[in-house]
Formats: sequence, structure tokens, C-alpha cells
Amino acid sequence: MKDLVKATKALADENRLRALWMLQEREVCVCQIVEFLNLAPSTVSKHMTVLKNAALVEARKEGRWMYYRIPETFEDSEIAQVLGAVLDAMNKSKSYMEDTKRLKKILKCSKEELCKKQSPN
Amino acid sequence: MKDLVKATKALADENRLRALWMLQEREVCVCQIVEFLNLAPSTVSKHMTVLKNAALVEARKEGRWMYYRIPETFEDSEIAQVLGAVLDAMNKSKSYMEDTKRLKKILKCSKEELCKKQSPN
DNA sequence: AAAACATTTCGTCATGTGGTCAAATGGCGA
DNA sequence: TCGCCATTTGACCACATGACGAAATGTTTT
Repeated sequence: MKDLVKATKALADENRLRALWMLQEREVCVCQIVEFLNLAPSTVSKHMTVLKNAALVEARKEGRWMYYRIPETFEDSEIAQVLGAVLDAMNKSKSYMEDTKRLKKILKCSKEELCKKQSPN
Repeated sequence: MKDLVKATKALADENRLRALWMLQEREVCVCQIVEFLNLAPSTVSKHMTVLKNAALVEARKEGRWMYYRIPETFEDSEIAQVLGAVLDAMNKSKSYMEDTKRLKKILKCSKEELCKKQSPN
């Protein structure tokens, strides 16, 4: 139960919802999420930590890059159901058309390109 | 989409989740929710307003009593799915056994009894 | 009309949340 | 080993949220 509350709290933020939406069907690097959400890397990192603590995403480190993904199997299948319902709702929403385009563009770029774009100079 | 965020925010509070759980299968008077959650009436009123604004509950006034219920049909069926998943998760959680007993006791009392109990004198 | 009463609204407070920048961490390449 | 680089952690700020008690609202009863 406490887990359910943690999950619903993690889901109660538009940027985290968009990040989860982005993670459907693919594993994504932090720099890609940064680009997608257009937030500071530290902010994105915090959001992903919230999602991870709620067991809504898993993390995998590869060199300096950190990848996040939606778990294939959930410890708690009830929470998987909740997440599924939320993602369904997003997928059926018109306002995600724009995000779909945005995501496609980002997935085309290499991580190197994205990270370069994000550094200040 | 904005509606989905409003819904997830409304679901991101343990007391509101317990209130929704209580509303499964029955319409309930505010005084009963107050008793169940053990919070000040004004606090409960606010919580129910949040749920109503997120379209997760409907209100019906009868005399001085206000009844809340989960809508039979939802404008937005996606949100109904999310709520359904959350309620399922709660129903399957062990920690709700205690709440089940608590709820039964409260449903046995008349509104008059409950309201009397809540007034200061 | 007045009193009683259930609920909501308002004012207030403590705490939580989301954001940034700066500094720390940890991996890789030179 | 030294510096570069992606990410995280920490300090901090503005604002949102959840709680309460007191006062307002609106309805019934006397």
C-alpha cells in the first residue's frame, strides 16, 4: 500500500509522465530525456530518481551514460497495471502528437550530439 | 492530457486514496468520510473538492448532507481505467483489511450518530 | 424569525516539491 | 595520472499542498 502511494505520487507530475511515455518500447539515455523535457540535467536526474524509487523504472549504467527503462516484469503487478493505464491514457491523447514528433527527432541524434548541445560552450 | 495530470495529482495522496476506496460500491456522506479518515471536516471537504475537480467523484446534495460517489460513467474512459487500476491495487493489498473492518462499523452508524460524535460538545 | 446543524470557505502554518546552479562523483581517454 | 565528461548530489529558492480552527453558507427545525 505504501508502495501504491509512492507510485501515485511519482506519477503526479507532468514531466515525469512524459519521461515515462518516452520510455515506452525503448531504453533511453539521460541526455535524451534532458533534450526531450528541456530541463536541466540535475532536474531530470531527480525526476528519474523519484521514478526509480517508486519502482516505475530501472536504471542501467554503461560507462558514463545512464540508461533508464520501464521494467519488463514488475515486482508488484498491481503497480504495473496502474502504469499501464496511465500510459494508455497518454497514448490516446491528442496532445501527444507533438511529443511524438519531438521524440523521433531526438532518437535520431547520437548521444554525443545531444550531450555536446547541452554543454554550455 | 491536462486532465490526466489533474487525475494523477488527485490520486497522489493516501487520504484521498482511502476516501476513493471507501466510495467503491456505495455513495457516502461527508460525515462518514470524516469518521473514516479521522480528519477535520474542513480537511475532508478540501480533499473531496480535489477529487471532484479531477472528475474522480460526483457530489449530490440532500438537505444539509452532501453525498459523494464514484461516477457510474466517466466522461474520459481513460481516467476511469486509471482509477480502476488504483482501486484494484488497493483491494489486493493486505493493509486494507483493517480499513475494511473500520468501514463496516461506520456504515452501520446513522449519519445522525456520526455527526453528533463529531460536534465538540 | 431564530437557532441548530452539516458542510464549505478562509486565513494561517509547517512541510513538501520542482526548479536552478555549483560542486562532487565516477568512468574514459590521453 | 590527469583532465574531460555525463550524471548525481547538495544548497537554495519560490511555490504548492495538507492540516487545522474560525467564520461563512445554506438548510432544516422550532
